[in-house]
Amino acid sequence: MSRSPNLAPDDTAPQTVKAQLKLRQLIVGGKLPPGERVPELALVERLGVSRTPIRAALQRLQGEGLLDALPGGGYAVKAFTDDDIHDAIEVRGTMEGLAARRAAERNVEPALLAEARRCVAAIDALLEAPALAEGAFAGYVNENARFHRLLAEMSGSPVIRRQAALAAALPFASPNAFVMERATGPHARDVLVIAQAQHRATLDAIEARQGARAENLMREHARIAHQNLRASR
Amino acid sequence: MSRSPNLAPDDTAPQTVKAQLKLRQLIVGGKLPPGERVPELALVERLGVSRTPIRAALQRLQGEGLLDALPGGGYAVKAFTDDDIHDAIEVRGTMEGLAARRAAERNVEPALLAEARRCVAAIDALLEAPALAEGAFAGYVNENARFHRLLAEMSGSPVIRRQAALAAALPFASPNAFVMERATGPHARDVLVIAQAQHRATLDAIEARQGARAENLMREHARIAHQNLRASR
DNA sequence: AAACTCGGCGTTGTATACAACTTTGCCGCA
DNA sequence: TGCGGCAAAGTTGTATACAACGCCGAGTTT
Repeated sequence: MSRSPNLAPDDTAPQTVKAQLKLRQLIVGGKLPPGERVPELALVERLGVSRTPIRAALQRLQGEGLLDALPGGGYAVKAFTDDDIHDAIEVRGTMEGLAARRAAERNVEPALLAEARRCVAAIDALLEAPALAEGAFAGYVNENARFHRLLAEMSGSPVIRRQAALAAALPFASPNAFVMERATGPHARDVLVIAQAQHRATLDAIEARQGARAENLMREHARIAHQNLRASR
Repeated sequence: MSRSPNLAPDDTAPQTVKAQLKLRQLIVGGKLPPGERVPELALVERLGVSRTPIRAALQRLQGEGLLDALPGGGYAVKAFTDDDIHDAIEVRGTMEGLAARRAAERNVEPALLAEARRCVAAIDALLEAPALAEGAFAGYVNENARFHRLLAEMSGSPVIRRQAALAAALPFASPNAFVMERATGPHARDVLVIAQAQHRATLDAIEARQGARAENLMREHARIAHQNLRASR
């Protein structure tokens, strides 16, 4: 990880990318009140780029589901209820379940499977200590993201991969949603232990060609985020 | 149906909408060879609008999955294999299955359920004759689209509705994909009879709060499109 | 007082000029 | 002959000017 594209937009990056990243930060950071219209000119001031890349960013973020198109033109920040967040997590679990089933039903490239095993082993190492070491959560977040990426890859289908990525695009629906909120607390490690058990079981199911089992495991795996959501409210 | 937005772009419609509709027609009509780059200037000539609305249309169609973003900028027409089409149908079935399950697990508004029943009754009427009347297929396509729209509505979740719409955006993954191709032939009516049985059974399952049954029915229902795909190749 | 009209303002839609980048093909050189 | 680099063409990225649309309020009329 040489740089963190989500937090520090590269100065040499195209304006449209900078605008998209900064605008997304404004939205998820709660700077722009949900439900409210976002005038392009206001963003010209705040983001320091012209309207053209801003319009592109607005359109892309609508595609991600963070903005609603208004009837008379323009966009508004989408307002999400807890039910919406719950459903978005369910949708992601459903898509990842499909990916897992398809992986189980086909011949996954041994190299891919091996990399997933290494990913799981890396998480094992992080969870070795009874009390989590400094930065262990950050490490988990990285490896967890890698696992979910590899799973989509193992489905062998670009179409499924794309749809799964779409379902995980909403920040609070992503595999790492609410993980950091639970970094502290007495049962912080236990949650990760449970998730890791599901990771391993899913790989086992895929290797054993147990499609339904792999699917249901990933569906249930996503529901950990439901618990984290409840715990964080 | 006062007008048909897909075929005849309204002259008063904004340029960006016209561009989007015409460009989509060019792509699905096979005018633009798959895999090939689509230069904006070429579209300025063919569509008669300036680059700005064309860029908006390109971006939207990428969001629909019809275009791929090229590394150096610009877009290329996406090339779909038969496997891709198969998977896109599977993805739609999965999302509609989720919608059906959620509908079964909640209290669907009686008015919605009644409308769905009327929709099924309308299809019954169309299938009454042993040999399909003129335009019966067109009628089926309309009512079928309505049924699937109502199902997404019955899920009660805007998030699920949106994701289901996304999954059905690809023309060959839509609920009506390949239906028209099978309008003729000896077993044309039988296919619709089978689909209609699944429509009815799904509503039964939703009313009886049988979530898993409703889910599996809609998954299987989508797979009719697999058969139609095979039959049309 | 209610309703209607019209003007002004804020906002988005569209076109276009210019800048930056990417690719390509050619030429010179080792 | 092969390779490196440079120039030029083609393409997209960006900014901005102008047009069109919609909304809201002031003023007028009935």
